[in-house]
Amino acid sequence: MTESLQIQLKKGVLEMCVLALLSKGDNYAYDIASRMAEAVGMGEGTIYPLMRRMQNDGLVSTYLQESGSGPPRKYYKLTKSGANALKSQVSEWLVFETAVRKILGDVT
Amino acid sequence: MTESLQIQLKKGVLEMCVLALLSKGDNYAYDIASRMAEAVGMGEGTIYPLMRRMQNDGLVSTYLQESGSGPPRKYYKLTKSGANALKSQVSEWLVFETAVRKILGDVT
DNA sequence: AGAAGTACCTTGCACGGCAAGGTACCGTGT
DNA sequence: ACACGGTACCTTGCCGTGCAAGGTACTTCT
Repeated sequence: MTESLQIQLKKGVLEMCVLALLSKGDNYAYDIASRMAEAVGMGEGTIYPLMRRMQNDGLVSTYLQESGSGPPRKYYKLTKSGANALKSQVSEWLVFETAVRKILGDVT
Repeated sequence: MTESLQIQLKKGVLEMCVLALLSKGDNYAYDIASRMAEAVGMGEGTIYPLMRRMQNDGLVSTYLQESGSGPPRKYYKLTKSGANALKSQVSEWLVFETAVRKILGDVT
């Protein structure tokens, strides 16, 4: 039960969020970074290593597409295994969130 | 608004939880570690550096107390500034949690 | 005496987020 | 024609932190 996934949650939140965004439609790193920057204050320098890692892990695949406003965009698309990862990470997150809330208790 | 605190949240969760535990009564590291290990899978090796950091930051103070079952226990006690830190970290956490939930959206 | 449990702490590793810097392409203004 | 600002890509180097593993010391139980 005390899987390493559980332990990795703190690091895994960003990955999970990116997976969640991609589950709603293909997207490219720069736009993902902008959304995440607004939402949770993620820096742009974070996204590219993250995306590469996810690609290496087989969670996403990529394709290029012209944009007409700058260099061609590299779109990322969820793979099946990415979708599975999303599902399991979300449930891990919920467990974690619950545990934290329990610890916080009436402090909140 | 995009304070570094926001960014630090992922690292700050453990600290916040420890502060929350201490807000319910003084405690010693070994016991805190046990509770946290059960709750969120924290390792024992994590707690001691963390407690020292918190002490350096003035969030906690310490006193020794004999235990009759092993070496004397080093109890930690929340300082005023620790209580303030707890309050602000909890509100940061709630913001973060909300942001994540928003991103997850109907994926959940 | 030895083992097991409590409680303290340190060291070395690995990973990931960040700031800063760098490249290249495009449209608009002068 | 040229410079500028925006879009979009990516890399490098640093630092913090969580972890596993190892180490010390005291007490109780067998």
